[in-house]
Amino acid sequence: MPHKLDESLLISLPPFSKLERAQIREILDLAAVRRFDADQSVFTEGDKADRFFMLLDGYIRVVRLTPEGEQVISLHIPAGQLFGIAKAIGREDYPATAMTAAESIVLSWPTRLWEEFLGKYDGFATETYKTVGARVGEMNNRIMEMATLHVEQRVANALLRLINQTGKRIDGGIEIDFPITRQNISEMTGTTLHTVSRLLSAWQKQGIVESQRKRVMVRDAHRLVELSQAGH
Amino acid sequence: MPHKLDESLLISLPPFSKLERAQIREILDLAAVRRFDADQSVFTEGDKADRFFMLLDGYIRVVRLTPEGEQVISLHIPAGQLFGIAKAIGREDYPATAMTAAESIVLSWPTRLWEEFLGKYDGFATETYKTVGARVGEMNNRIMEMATLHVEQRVANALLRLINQTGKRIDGGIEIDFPITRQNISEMTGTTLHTVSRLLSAWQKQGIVESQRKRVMVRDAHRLVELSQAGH
DNA sequence: CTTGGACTTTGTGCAGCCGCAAACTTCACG
DNA sequence: CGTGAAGTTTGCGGCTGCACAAAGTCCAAG
Repeated sequence: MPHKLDESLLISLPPFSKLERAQIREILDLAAVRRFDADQSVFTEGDKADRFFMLLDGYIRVVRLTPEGEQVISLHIPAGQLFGIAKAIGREDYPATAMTAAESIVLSWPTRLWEEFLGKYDGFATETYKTVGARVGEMNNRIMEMATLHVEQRVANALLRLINQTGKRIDGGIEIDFPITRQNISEMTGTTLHTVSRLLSAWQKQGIVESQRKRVMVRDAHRLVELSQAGH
Repeated sequence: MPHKLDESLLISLPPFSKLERAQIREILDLAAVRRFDADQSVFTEGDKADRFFMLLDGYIRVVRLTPEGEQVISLHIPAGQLFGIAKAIGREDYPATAMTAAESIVLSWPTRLWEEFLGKYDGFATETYKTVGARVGEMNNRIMEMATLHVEQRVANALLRLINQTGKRIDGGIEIDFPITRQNISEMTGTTLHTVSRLLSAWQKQGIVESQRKRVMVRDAHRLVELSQAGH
């Protein structure tokens, strides 16, 4: 049994922000807490959706596998958001796999509580549907990007999205604060790790980014924005 | 004021299938009916979502516009489905534009009735969230496709999806039963109309498809399936 | 310190797809 | 029946991004 969790963990997060302390206490008492190392799977595509989740700390990568075994990263989820909410889109199973991108702390509740939360807690329904809406929007943007932009622009966009979502300011720029490989970036942009490697090398020479193994830092976000829009 | 609509129009459609005749009467009496010619916009991206819709007959194309003015088709909606249900994903405005792909008949209700329908009509909530889930699934598949498949495979897939959704058996094969241009297909697959034209020509020579202006018919769906999967 | 595995870099050649352009066909409309 | 607009076909050249391959670098574990 884990330690008792403090109410302040949830009170500032949108799906719970309108609730009383006592209600948050109830919710926390029903939650299971679990810590994951990086690169563990939280749930797997096709599994029966028997729980839903809240990411307290860390990062989640939502991935799908093609029939040929290639991975496609469809989404990154930052701390403070619900995920695995299959019930919100009328599904009985998880439509994708959730992996931790870094060490993470995850709360979860049995799915049977979903309806209860929706009915009982003010603002929970609205906020979770907003989350769904935001994700739909992101997916839509991904589709547009892949349909109309070139590889270089897509990679630039992916980096910009990552530093917006999860960027950490450091001395000479902004760093993506979880481990990310060229392979990962290629899975986000629908290209090969080779091409990503070449692009990052080229950008590094121009002083736009700086990267080591599993680390990427953006020195000149402005230039990157230009690259991401450049008329083909 | 339009004619009175018959209850049988809705009774077999999922979101309403669990309702009494009298309830369907209520719903119909609140609805506005409208006929659209092909290629009319029903609502536009960014507009305040003041109504939600049910497509009684015809086809809807959901499109988005890039900053450069290129269109991307993100979804086709067949008759019998709700659309423009921004509220279901917590949005106040429409995230995309809906165009008619063929002559269509559309019911609509003011958005303020959305909450009422959800609460009052059994099964309405569940079914609409399933619709959302199905659309999310489709979008996800699109992303996977664009990330991993080649143009030829994507076009094959797009045709297969179209004949599955909207195929009409005719003498020597299955025909897409609304007008569709190479341009449209290119907007669905993220390529150019030239490439689509070339592919269709090649397939026509092999007897896989047959197409005229704004019409496509698939003669040999099996071969198309092979093409859509062929390990590059 | 050594070894193996994971990750990254770089090079080379090829082809798939796009851009551009021009001609052709079909259809709607007057 | 003529005219124009919309949709389609086709050719050609070029470049981007992929496949394949090999070697280099970093890191963890023994």
